[in-house]
Amino acid sequence: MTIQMYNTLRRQKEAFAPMEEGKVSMYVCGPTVYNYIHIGNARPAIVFDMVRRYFMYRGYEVTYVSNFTDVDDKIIKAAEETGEDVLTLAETFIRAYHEDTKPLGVLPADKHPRVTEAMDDIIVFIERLIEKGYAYEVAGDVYFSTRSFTSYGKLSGQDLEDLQAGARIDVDEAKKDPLDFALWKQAKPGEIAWQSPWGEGRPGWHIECSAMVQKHLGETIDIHAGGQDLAFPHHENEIAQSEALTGEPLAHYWLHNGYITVDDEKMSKSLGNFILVHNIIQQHDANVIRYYMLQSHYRNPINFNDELIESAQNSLNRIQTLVDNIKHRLQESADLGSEGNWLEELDQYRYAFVREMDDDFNTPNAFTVIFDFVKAANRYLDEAHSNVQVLEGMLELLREWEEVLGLTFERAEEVLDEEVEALIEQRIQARKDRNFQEADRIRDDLAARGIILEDTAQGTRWKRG
RNA sequence: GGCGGCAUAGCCAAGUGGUAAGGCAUGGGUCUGCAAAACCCUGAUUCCCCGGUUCGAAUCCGGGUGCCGCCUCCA
Repeated sequence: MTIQMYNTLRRQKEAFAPMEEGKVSMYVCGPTVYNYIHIGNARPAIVFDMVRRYFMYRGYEVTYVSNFTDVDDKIIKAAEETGEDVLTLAETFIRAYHEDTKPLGVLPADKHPRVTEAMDDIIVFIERLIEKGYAYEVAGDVYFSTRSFTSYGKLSGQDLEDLQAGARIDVDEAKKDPLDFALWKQAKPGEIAWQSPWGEGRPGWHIECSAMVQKHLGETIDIHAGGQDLAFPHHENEIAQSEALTGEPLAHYWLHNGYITVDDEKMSKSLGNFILVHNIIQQHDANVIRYYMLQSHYRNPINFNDELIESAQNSLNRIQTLVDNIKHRLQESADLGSEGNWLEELDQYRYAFVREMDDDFNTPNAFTVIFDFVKAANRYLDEAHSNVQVLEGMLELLREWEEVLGLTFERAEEVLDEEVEALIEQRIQARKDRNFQEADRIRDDLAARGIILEDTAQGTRWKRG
């Protein structure tokens, strides 16, 4: 069994073959840190985290690198507006990125390189491109000579001549060809700048990734990923820079996630519909947001609104309730049931999950397997007796899936205060006495405090409502 | 103009040649003192439209319609 994945480079699903047996190197383009991340930034963070976790689950040793663009026009502009220092502002939002993505279940990358920490590498990279004749300097700016890289456009299927025809004419630039793009930009007076052979300036956007991939992962990596919009021009330009320099492929597999719309519209400042993760996780459980994103295939476009999140919450509840119910059964019931075929069946669900995930990380189908399992497990719980080994096997499987998907199925253990505890005891007694009026009164009282009681064959249990 | 994507039940969403998964919501039933949870039953004669290929198509081919993204350092 091999993992199949859709490779943008060849527009088809391909069997994954790592460069080094059992190892995966992955680079995911990270955010430009000039604001809190929005849900559109969260999607690649979440889906490629899932990809990473799945490789780990399948026994691969993954080296996962995701950068922060911490100096760029947008940050400079934002800093001007707030009067803050560029690097301070960037630092603020790098910290915010970690705070916002942690509840979403996104594991920290093995390395989070920053542009400002790779300046020497970037400069050397550019120097070598100039030496090899792929780049040229014009009055303090350095451009990549797009036409000198003959396979330009191979990732996005763009033809140089078509691009030429559609290209906007940049009046004020000194580029030799409209398709050339900046590797190094001369600083305007007063702007943050680094010293280089071409004077004071800062790197263009694309070169940072080429330089940081090489610095942290080497000339060629297994997987390079990012949002669909990055395929052109960002990734195309990365390929041109890196492959022009090394003559080796930058990455064997290119993965791109689909876009998110909000209420069926693109997020944009003019529409005022930017949804920041920072805010949304105050309103909804971050776990639900992640579940929502994984409920659709990572390459498909998805829409975002409150109704959809609510529906996702209900779906996730079903899985979480199963975990509650299994745990309750383990606590309250004696071990009288039989194993039946269950231990074998657990492996079948485990295998079915893997089979779906192997197919281009098909999380929607993986959830189908999970829900099939939920139904079967609930049927088992409906039986009068249960077997401890089976119940524990079920929990173990659910925990595996939690780990792979980065979701939380197991609700946090909570301790009730003594008063509530006492009321529950009183109600249990009232029911024994068949004083249902009193029992219902207590139940309503607790419900008003957000404690929902459920009477089962194995006794009364409670949950937050 | 060039490149690419999407269109499947009220909603979400798989399936890409063999006769429509799964989830949410709805309605009915079982269980329950009543609930809750759970289970059972319930829904697309049909997959945007029109042609074609095929024994057979949501799936392939041709044409059309609608929506969206990129070509503007926006994931």
